Order: sequence, then structure tokens, then C-alpha cells
Amino acid sequence: MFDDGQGSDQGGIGRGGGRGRGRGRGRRWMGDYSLVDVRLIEPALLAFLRSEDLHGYGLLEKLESLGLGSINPSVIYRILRDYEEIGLVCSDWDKESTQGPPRRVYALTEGGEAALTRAIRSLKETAKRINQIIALVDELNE
Amino acid sequence: MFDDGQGSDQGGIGRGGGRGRGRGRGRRWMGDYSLVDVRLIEPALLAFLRSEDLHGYGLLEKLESLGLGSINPSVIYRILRDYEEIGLVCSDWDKESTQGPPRRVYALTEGGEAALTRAIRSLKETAKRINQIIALVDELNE
DNA sequence: CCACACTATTGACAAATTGCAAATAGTATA
DNA sequence: TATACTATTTGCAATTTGTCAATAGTGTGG
Repeated sequence: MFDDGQGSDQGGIGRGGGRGRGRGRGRRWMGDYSLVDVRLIEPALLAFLRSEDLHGYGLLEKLESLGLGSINPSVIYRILRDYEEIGLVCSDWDKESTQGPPRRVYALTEGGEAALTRAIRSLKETAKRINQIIALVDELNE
Repeated sequence: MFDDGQGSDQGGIGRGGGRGRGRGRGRRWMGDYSLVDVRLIEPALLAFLRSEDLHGYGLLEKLESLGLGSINPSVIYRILRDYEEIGLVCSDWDKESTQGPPRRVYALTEGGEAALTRAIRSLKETAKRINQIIALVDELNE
């Protein structure tokens, strides 16, 4: 978090300095991408599936277009399976049009649409709060 | 996540239905507030401290003004101590002007300012991505 | 046809974060 | 002096995330 997006380490809380509670491959202090963005993956997945049925690998590529690349594939597959378990998506195997092994194609369910609607509402709230925080800092800069 | 903000449960993935990997007091599926917002606490804390030295309890109240209430105090105190450990803030005890036990008053360090700057940059990126996701859905609604 | 690169998904485990509850304590007030 | 409010700390269980390795099908060059 608070990554400067360059993978550089000029800042202070970069890869080297982290000494927070944990000291492993740390997320909060040493992550390669913002954790806030990690949570964006979930609504993004639903949003992509709303316009088009897709398999995990395809969604992976879509996320990249959102600047949300660098997420480990297994994370995506896990979320997708979880979503299926709670009924937000459903899946079928596609053995035909694949350039590799069969792939699981996901589609949004009605429950998934409803969840997306709520997710968007929640995202708008979040955007509002982000802007409040930014404004807080901007005020002092004037 | 995807909370409808009412504490109600009309949606489907509410408090009752969650059957994801875990089943305890769950965050992703059953949480009382959006996890995206949890991560907003950290930049918010730095932002508040930039304009004013404050103790944990006071920050707690400030967060409420951002709609980030309902966060467990221990989470705040923990983050503050972590921030001190990595040099983003420093603290001193205030035994005078308190209406209770002595309290630890935090101030932003230079390192903390730098971190705030990076956090804001990261937050702006996030806001951009959120808007992209929202646009994705809006396009289909037209 | 064999190695290799790319497509695709799954499972398990370690590491990290969060929630919660309880302990501790000082101050104010009725 | 009981009670409420202010204030912080600690520990652990529950949950989430990161990473690695396993598995496998397809297409291509040599």
C-alpha cells in the first residue's frame, strides 16, 4: 500500500524497511499493488461478466485492461469458485473453442446482477470517501 | 462488502446466506461494512494527523465524520502503533488536558508526510479505476 | 515425435490481516 | 461509591491473501 507504482523504493516504507507486525512478504507495507485495488477485483469481475460470459483466464486479461494486472491467477479462480458457491455466477465447461485444456465459462446469475448493483452503490460511496480524504489534504496545500 | 448500507438483508448475500470459504463472522460475504473502506482508514489517519496532532480516541471520532465509524477501536490503535514502528508518526503522552486516563498523542513525521503523498496518489488511481468499473456497467444500462 | 511455450484450472499451506472480547485505568458526576 | 465515559493495550481465533506446485490440453519448431 502507498506504493509509488514504480516498484522503486525511494520512499521509506518500501520493500526494505517494512517492520510492521508481520515481516514476511507483507501486504500492507510492501505490497506491489494497493490493497484497495485488490478489493476492486470482485466488483470488476461481476461487471465484466455482465456484458459477456467469460472464463477465468479471459477475466484475468480483462482485469489487466483495468490496470489490475499483477494479480495472481489463483486468486481470481478462487473468487470465481466462491461466487459460484454463493450463487452469484454459474459455470459450464467449454471443451470446444479452447486453445488449451477445457475451460470453465462463467455467467452472471440474477443474484449476481443484484450483487453487482449493490457493489456499484458501495463503490460510489467509496469514491465519495476517497474524494473527501483527498480534499482534506488539498485544503491544507492551498 | 457489497453491503447495502442499511444493515438490512434483502439482498441475498446478507448475513444469513454466506457460505464462502469461511463461515465465522466473515468479512467478504457478511461484513458490516465494505472492506474497501477499511483500507481507507489508513490514508485517512495520515490525512487527519497532517492538520492536527491527535490521539487514537480523537481519530476514532474523526473517522466517524468520514462515514468510517463502526470500526473497532483496537484496529485504529494497532495501525497507529504500526505506523509509529515504521516511522510514519511519533507519539507523546498527554496527561494534562485529558478527561480520562493519559492518552497518546500522535503527530505526523516527515516520513509520514511522504507516505501520505504516495497514499493520495494511489487513492487517485483507485478512484479512476472505480469510475472505470462504474462506466462499464453504465454503458450497458443505456 | 519430442521439447517447449502457452493456455487453463486446481489445491494446499504459510503468512498476514481483521474482529472481538477482556483487561486495565483515570475522571466526572450523581 | 457506583456508574458512565474516556482511553489504551493485549491476545487469540477467524478469515483472507500470496505463493507454489501439480495437472493437463494444444500448437509449433526442429
